[in-house]
Amino acid sequence: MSEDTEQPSRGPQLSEQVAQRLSDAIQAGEWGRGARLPTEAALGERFGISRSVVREAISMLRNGGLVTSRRGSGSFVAESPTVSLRLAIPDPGLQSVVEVLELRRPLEVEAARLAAERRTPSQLRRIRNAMVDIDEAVEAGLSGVDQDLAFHRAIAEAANNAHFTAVLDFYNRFLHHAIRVTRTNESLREAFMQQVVAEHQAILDAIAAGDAEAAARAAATHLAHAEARLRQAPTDLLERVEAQRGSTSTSSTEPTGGNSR
Amino acid sequence: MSEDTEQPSRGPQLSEQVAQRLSDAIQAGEWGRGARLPTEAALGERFGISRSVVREAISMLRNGGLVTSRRGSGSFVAESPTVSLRLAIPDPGLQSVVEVLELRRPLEVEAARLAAERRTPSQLRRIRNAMVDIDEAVEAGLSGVDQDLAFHRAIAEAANNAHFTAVLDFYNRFLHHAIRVTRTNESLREAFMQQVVAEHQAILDAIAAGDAEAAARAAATHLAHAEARLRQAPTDLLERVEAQRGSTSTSSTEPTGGNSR
DNA sequence: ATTTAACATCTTGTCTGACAAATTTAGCGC
DNA sequence: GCGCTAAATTTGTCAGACAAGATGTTAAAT
Repeated sequence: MSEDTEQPSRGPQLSEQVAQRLSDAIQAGEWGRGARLPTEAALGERFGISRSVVREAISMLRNGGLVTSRRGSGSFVAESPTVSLRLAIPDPGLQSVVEVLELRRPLEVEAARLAAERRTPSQLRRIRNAMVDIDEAVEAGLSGVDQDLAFHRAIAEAANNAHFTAVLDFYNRFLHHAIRVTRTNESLREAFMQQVVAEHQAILDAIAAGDAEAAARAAATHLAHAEARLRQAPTDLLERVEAQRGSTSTSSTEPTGGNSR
Repeated sequence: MSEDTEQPSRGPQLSEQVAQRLSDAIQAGEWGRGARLPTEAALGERFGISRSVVREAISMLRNGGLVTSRRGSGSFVAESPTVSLRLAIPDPGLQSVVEVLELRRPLEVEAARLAAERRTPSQLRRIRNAMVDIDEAVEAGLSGVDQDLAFHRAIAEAANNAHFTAVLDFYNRFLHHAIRVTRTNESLREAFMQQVVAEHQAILDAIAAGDAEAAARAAATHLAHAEARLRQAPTDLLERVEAQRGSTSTSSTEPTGGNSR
């Protein structure tokens, strides 16, 4: 008789406990995919808590991609639950950037290899266009960083495996936040640009020829050189994000982020 | 003087809008890292909403890793904001698993290479122990899957780059959810086990010897063979997660058509 | 009988007010 | 200044109410 409610042991965060227990229950299959779970009131009674806490708990699960809620209808177990990878953005430093590049390199190399094997004509065209865009941007006096990223993304897309684009986008977001490249050092750019263009061309040629190993080698070379360039001039390329720490006055000037590929 | 509150345009979800605007404000640097943001009451007045909505919005940001809240103190912008990668777990099918393995392979290969270069003595010892654990588990009649994963994880750890362990763990979670390895087919295991042990031994030897290229080659071989083994006997290794759909009420849902590839 | 429209009911979203718990701040004695 | 206590502040939780949509039922119309 007294076991109507599952006693909530008081602890660090009540709503967190409830979210955990709900998550466990879903994981255990108490409610299958897409099934509607009990109303907030019912859950509140079951766990012996108020509706507020139930709502916060469900909100957590919702943000975790485990449930979805429809107003007037109810909350439902998500059709496709998700796993998530979270990456803290530390105080930007050369070390963390290098570690990420270390991981990204084999991915881009493999993407180039797969792209050489699988690229469709239209995907090949898109890679070519991206290369042209880099030239145009550079000649227009822009940094061309965005176009450079687009070039690499086009290659990843041509690998025809969505996970490559997802992971590479993920780490590009990290790099975008972690690095602030100063207005591109003109002399640096001049010196590097020819080399970068040549390396890009080599990758493109290999992919166009369908030569997987050559594409992989070209990509490996390009990325190794890019990392070397980054290591070589770190003080010019890395800048602490201290504007974030300052006051509210810093107007939203977004210094064109990027790296030196 | 009607501009005291930023008019909330009604839309899909009020709390979501507020969360978005708060996120934007933080992103724009209105409050720097670690700074305390206004009280819930103040934010409610600012946005012209009630405290409930403010709380839900902050809850979203908190679950997104953008803010942290301390009872009695306030809510603060997180010291280290995060970027997140989410991966939906689809109806398990061979295709999605193969795509993930395709991405995991170059990572594990690179991890083996780095491990050969950087492993500490204790890390090498841990890899050895993991290999012994596999044998013991198999001899004890277990599947040894967990121990196999631990072996690969030990290698990733020996690479001394936290991103490798993070990403590989991430995809292992995906695989763990997407695949249901049936009670290991004994005959299959018997046939494969010797080969697997030999391949593991090759990786370990190369890492122990500090031969990076040999380690990479051994890992590549191992993973290629593993994928081949998976392709070869997919029906034995893949199993639909249909227990999830069963229990409560499976009315009005498509009958989960066969995704045979 | 089938379709359509109005209605009642249910569920989540939001509002309001209150109290509890924990932290921060202020005050006070010394 | 330092240590202690008390008050003020702030998030966490509770309770009740209404609004906004969605669902299901009933009645009307053809």
